[in-house]
Amino acid sequence: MAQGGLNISSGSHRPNGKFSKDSTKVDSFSRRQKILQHRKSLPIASVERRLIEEVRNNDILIIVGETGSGKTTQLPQFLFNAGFSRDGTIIGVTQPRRVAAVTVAKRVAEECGVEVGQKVGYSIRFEDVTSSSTRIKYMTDGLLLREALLDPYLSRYSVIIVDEAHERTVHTDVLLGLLKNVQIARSKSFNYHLDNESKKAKNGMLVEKEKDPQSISFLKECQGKKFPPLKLIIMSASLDARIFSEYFGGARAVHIQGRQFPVDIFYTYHAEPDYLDAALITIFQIHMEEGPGDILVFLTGQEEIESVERLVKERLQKLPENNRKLVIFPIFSSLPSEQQMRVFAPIQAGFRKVILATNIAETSVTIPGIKYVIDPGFVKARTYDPNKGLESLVVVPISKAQALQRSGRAGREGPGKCFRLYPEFEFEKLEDSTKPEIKRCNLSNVILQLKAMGVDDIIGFDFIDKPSRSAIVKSLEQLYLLGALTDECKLSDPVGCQMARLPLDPVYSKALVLASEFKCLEEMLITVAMLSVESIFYAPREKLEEARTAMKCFSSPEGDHQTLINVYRASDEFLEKRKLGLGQEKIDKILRKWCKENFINSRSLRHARDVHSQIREHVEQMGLRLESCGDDMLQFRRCLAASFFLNAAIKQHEGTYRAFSTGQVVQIHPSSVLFRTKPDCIVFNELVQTNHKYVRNITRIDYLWLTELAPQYYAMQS
DNA sequence: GAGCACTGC
Repeated sequence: MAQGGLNISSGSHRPNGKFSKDSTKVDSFSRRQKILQHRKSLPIASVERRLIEEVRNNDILIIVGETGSGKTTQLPQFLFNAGFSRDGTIIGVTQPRRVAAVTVAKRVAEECGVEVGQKVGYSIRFEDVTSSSTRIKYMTDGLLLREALLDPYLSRYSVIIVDEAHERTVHTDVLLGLLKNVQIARSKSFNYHLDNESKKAKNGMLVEKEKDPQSISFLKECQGKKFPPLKLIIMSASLDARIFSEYFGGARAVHIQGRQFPVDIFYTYHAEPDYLDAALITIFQIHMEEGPGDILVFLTGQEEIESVERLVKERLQKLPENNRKLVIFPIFSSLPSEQQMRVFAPIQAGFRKVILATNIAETSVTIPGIKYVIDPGFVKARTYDPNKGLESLVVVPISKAQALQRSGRAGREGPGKCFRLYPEFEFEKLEDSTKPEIKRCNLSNVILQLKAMGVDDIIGFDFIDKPSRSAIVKSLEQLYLLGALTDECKLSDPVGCQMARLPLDPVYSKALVLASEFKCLEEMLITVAMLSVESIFYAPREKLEEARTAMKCFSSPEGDHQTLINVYRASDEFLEKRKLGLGQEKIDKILRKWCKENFINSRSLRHARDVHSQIREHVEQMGLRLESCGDDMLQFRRCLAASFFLNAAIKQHEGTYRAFSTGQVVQIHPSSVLFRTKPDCIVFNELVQTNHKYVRNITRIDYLWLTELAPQYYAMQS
């Protein structure tokens, strides 16, 4: 867990007092001493030499590092000191999450006694803190994938460390497949040159003998260029090293001890019919009977969290005054960050925190002070049905690995206890690990990226876990219908190439390409930026009415797309009037205030603005015309219809809709501005199954536009 | 009448 890096810093706490010049010096000296001491005390420190030897002797190494081993912060420094980044090459370390990349890089820069961005830097979307002198670079795995589009051999890197590989995000899985190929190609290019200098005749053999078609395509380009071999290190926190080792042809795996306090696990005797009630009882049992220490409860979503919060508060009122020293903190991703941060603030002495969390607290956020974990054993997970294009959010049992991860949250600072609200035999029945994301998501983007990197045979691509054939075929079909692929299933030029360059869902990339023809690129740019982020509107339960009124100011009778544009433009207008002469921090501050007044999630809007400026640069570079359709909303809606024709639906009796492409019966999501209007024909962006099949982000269109604008699809249908 | 978690040159 990269949070090893996060937690390390809590060990060397710096008092917030004032220092005179001298004491600052002393402080920084003693701080450096402390860092050194800390580094030496990490479990990984004692095996530095051995690890370096292993890396020298093996081009691929699997490292199983338990929580708290220090692998994420220390190994790159060991490699640097051992000379692995000679000749200006870089040691790259990938992380699945932005926060981890940033915090670990900052920590390592401090340990090295340098400014972050110099020898040690990080690069994440929207934020590149590296320079020509950067030798240890932390980054998100998705970002390295994007880099591979420009530099398929990742030629600047001498070592790439893939951290948290056990999480098996789509990005990690695709990256592993790619790195496997890059490594083969680079070592061959190297050997090719060696061979070439002695015996020139040999080079043809290498190509012919190679079985892996991807490597052949890489190798072809590789000829004439010489790359030093690439060292690959896969780091995983779980014990499934076997999977990675087998994938990399029996690669060597080493194990590094962690430093984690023991956590006692308790199970219930019987299955609990109502886990919320069981959680409630357990909270109070711990509160009344156990020693000091905060409680972390894993729940599946906002609704559960809010209802447990209410129940705890009610029950608390029935307790005697001196037993009421319990403070509740909800935390989930869509909660505004100010409210998320509350969980970290110290509370009055003698009080106990109860943190009600979604699985945001499993890996993304590390909350200090947790001694007790309550784990009902469920998670709300997204699954994807490629045939129906249907996403579902369903509550499912967690995996053993997840249960382990959750209980580990109690042992960060001292011995802890974990209460699993199910019997032990139920635990035994759980899956070992969570299904890799690549087996349960829409593959269109992955395929587009691979095609752009010259991987044409997707079904034959060497994934660590192959997605189902039907999922691949379905996505290929979608890309073909969007015009990104030719009849021969190759990336089309220019449309497919343009789409691959944009860091967006392929459907949104296509919408931009079309919008430049429809002369409404300005509007579409705002739309796809807003659609690419989490929900823009924020409606807390207690202020639902106010939030609704606020939303009305922006809402458009045409639909949600125009509504999102209205929000974006309103925020822009508000800023334009005030931002003159203000620094970025002040601008952020007044924008947050505006968001709060208008019940807008400021994190989402901020994100959308970042996406907007990034994509604008891309489309300008691509030479697309950034025009506005002005008041001609008809033009814009026609463009939406042309772009999202695969997601069109027509009204049936009783206000339900039938999706053209799959025939599914769907309903308009209650958050849509068209929820009450129920127009005859719509296009939508998302189809999600919760209690019903809901479509979200909707615009009303004319049915006839579909046959006119997407005849390749609708001529056959009608 | 309702939103798990991440992420992108």
